[in-house]
Amino acid sequence: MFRFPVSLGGSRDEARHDQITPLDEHRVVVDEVDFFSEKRDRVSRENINDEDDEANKAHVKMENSRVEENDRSRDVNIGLNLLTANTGSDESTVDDGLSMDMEDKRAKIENAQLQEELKTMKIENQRLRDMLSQATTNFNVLQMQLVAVMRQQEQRNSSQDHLLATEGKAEGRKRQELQTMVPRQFMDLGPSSGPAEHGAEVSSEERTTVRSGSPPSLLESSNPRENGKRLLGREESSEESESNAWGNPNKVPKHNPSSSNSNGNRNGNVIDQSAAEATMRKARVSVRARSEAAMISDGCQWRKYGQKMAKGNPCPRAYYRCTMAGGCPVRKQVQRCAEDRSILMTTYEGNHNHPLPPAAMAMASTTTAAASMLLSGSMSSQDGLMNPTNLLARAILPCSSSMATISASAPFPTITLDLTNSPNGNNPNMTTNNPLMQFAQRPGFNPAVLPQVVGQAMYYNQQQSKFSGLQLPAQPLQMAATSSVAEGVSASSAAIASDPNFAAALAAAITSIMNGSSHQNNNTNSNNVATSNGDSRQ
DNA sequence: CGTATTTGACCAGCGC
DNA sequence: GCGCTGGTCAAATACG
Repeated sequence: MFRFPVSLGGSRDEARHDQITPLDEHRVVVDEVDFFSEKRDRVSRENINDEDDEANKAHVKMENSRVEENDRSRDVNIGLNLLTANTGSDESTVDDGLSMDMEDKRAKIENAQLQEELKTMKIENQRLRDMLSQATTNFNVLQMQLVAVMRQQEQRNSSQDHLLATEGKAEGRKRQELQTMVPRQFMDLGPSSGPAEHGAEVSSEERTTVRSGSPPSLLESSNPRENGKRLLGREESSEESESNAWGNPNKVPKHNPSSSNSNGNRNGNVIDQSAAEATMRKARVSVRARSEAAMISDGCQWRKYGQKMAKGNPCPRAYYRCTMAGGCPVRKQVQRCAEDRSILMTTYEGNHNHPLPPAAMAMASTTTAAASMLLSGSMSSQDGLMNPTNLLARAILPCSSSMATISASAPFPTITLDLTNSPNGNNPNMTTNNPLMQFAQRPGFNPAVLPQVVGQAMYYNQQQSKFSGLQLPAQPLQMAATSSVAEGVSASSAAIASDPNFAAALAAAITSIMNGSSHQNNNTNSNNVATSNGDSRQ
């Protein structure tokens, strides 16, 4: 379990060893963008040195051989075929020392070679994608194992608190409930999920009692707001039968039988799921990022369906609906910050009911996890968010209070990921001590990268959501905002994966989380997550 | 002409 | 009950 960083890198290396030599151990090659950047570099190098045609020829040949022999000892070769081809053609035109026949002949040969190389690269690209997903899966498994161990520890603590409760201390009893409830939220992976087997130790009756007895404010306060037939609308009424109906919690109980049956959950979880589902549905994930663009690119397609002037903000608020699939209930609001108009506030709500492109998935994992974290906190109480046993909370905690703000107040529980703060932020000590922030503060760091890091760190919860019987589609479901420069998520993932220290930074972040769990750091509780009771209506 | 955006109208919740 | 506000709809408009 604690070998996660090693395992992550190991799995990647293991998957690549058939084609990559150990020399690349310190290089992160999985990312496609990284590949392009290297290619660009090499192209410019070649342009500079293209005086020697023979040398260039040899270079092309060598690259081909690298592809065929999978020899990466000199460079990372992932698919710069087109650029390489361009380079080759440029060389041919530049070189005036050869006859036209020779040039044509050579060009044809090179063309054929490059086409073959292109094929190879495509295959290799696909393979790298598979490896990336495999690494993610391994990460999820490891993190679930971590949660399992943490939960065991928490149950020990819970039993101690339970003794206090039996002594008639109502306060201790309440704390016991919170501590059993919060980790359970993460461990409720369903009956067949191995690491979650510990969840069976808690009776389903207790679970139902705890969850149904959770503060109704989050659920009931939002229900009346969203019971309108309009919210669901004609186009969304059909989707509610197959997935989550956006904004109609009143119909949640109707989903439960199918959801519990389809997921094989016991009857005792019905109320759990309805509550969790309703809360999840209403949970909002807000991302603050600096951007001059009207809307940040997050890999999904959006259609603007409304614009309103919000009170207290001279900037209009735009309403977008996901158009990647008909009836997708996901919507987002985009608004500039009144105080600093360079800051773009993007709020996501709902779950996608369709597969997402890889770029969107990367960001979706972030908001899904954040929403799940919110869900776990809302299922307990405001205090639950501060509970050190909340792994997801601590997954965000390392980002410092300046980056993660949770508002569990009615009508919608909202978590805000603030990507706007610089190293000169409110908590310089904290941020600089945080490996995640250290990574975020690296020169050239793209703010869009951060949610991906966090998203990966919390990705397991997305799996948990699927396992726990929430009516979530088989694909990662939520959206997220990115970047101050409105770059695509693919660019973000490229940037982060191209960083040789990415694995180390991620490992450090996870290690930080794990250490925090074992030390029960109270400071992080008070410092890193800021809860607010402010009006979430903007 | 199909699609996306704009924008005024409408509705529901909430506070006074 | 009334007004304010947030959120959505849908006709009008713009755009490719």
